Amino acid sequence: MELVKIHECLCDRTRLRLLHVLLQGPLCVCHFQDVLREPQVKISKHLAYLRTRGLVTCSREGNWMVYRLEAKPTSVLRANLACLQDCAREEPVFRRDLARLHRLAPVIASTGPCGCGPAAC
Amino acid sequence: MELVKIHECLCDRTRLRLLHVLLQGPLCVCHFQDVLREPQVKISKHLAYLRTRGLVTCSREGNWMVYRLEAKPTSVLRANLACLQDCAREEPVFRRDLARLHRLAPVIASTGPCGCGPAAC
DNA sequence: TGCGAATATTCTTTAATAGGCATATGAATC
DNA sequence: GATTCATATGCCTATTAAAGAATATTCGCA
Repeated sequence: MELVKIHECLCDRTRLRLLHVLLQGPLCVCHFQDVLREPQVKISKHLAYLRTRGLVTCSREGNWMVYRLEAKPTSVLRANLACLQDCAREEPVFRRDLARLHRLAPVIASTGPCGCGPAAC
Repeated sequence: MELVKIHECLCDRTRLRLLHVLLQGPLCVCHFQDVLREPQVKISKHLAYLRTRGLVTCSREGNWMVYRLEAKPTSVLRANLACLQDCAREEPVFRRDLARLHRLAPVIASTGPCGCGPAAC
């Protein structure tokens, strides 16, 4: 994928936050809602955006849709995600997301990223 | 500057190219025209865009405006520019720009980045 | 002071984007 | 089969952005 295309994906705050959280591991939409504190539509649409552009994939687990980073990213994408992870350290929005994600960890650990049991995904 | 803001600057092909070329050193608008092969308005506007957001600075040298990368970039900006330089290697557009820039090198060497003499800038 | 060269700005059109609301889909459960 | 939960999509609006044409500015020089 072209470099510009990647940056088009990265030039929206919500998408940056989604990708940043996904760097920690797969997650379902409802957990994204908890972590980002943003409405379902917003999250769902941006995930769809990222999916159609090949940055993330998703799989259905019962009622839940689990999103994860593309398994075989291009080197360019990989570089940019690494850069994101690095830069995000400095900004409160991202740190807050991570804090909420970690607070959610016990739940995720017991239910899996999709609430469907620890082994399922 | 916020990470999103940086990415907003990077999500346009022309601006990516401008920054990528600037990583090689300062340059004036007319040389940018030669290197990118894009109309003056387009280049001038995008440079203004980058200037107002603090990614580049400029100084007048006679009739010429010499643009250069911000001298004291934030660590986040620095990381992203490094990433750009890295990724650009893989894409023909950027390589072509560099090729034309280097073909221009003798001119720049004899006139300076602004055509105003080698020592002036 | 008037002209030409390099660059910037204004204006307009066109296209893309995000966001929200309402609604649709799809799976699970009763 | 109806309901419910999780998620996706369609439609609408408001905002933003890019590009080009034309014009303005700023400087150097005759």
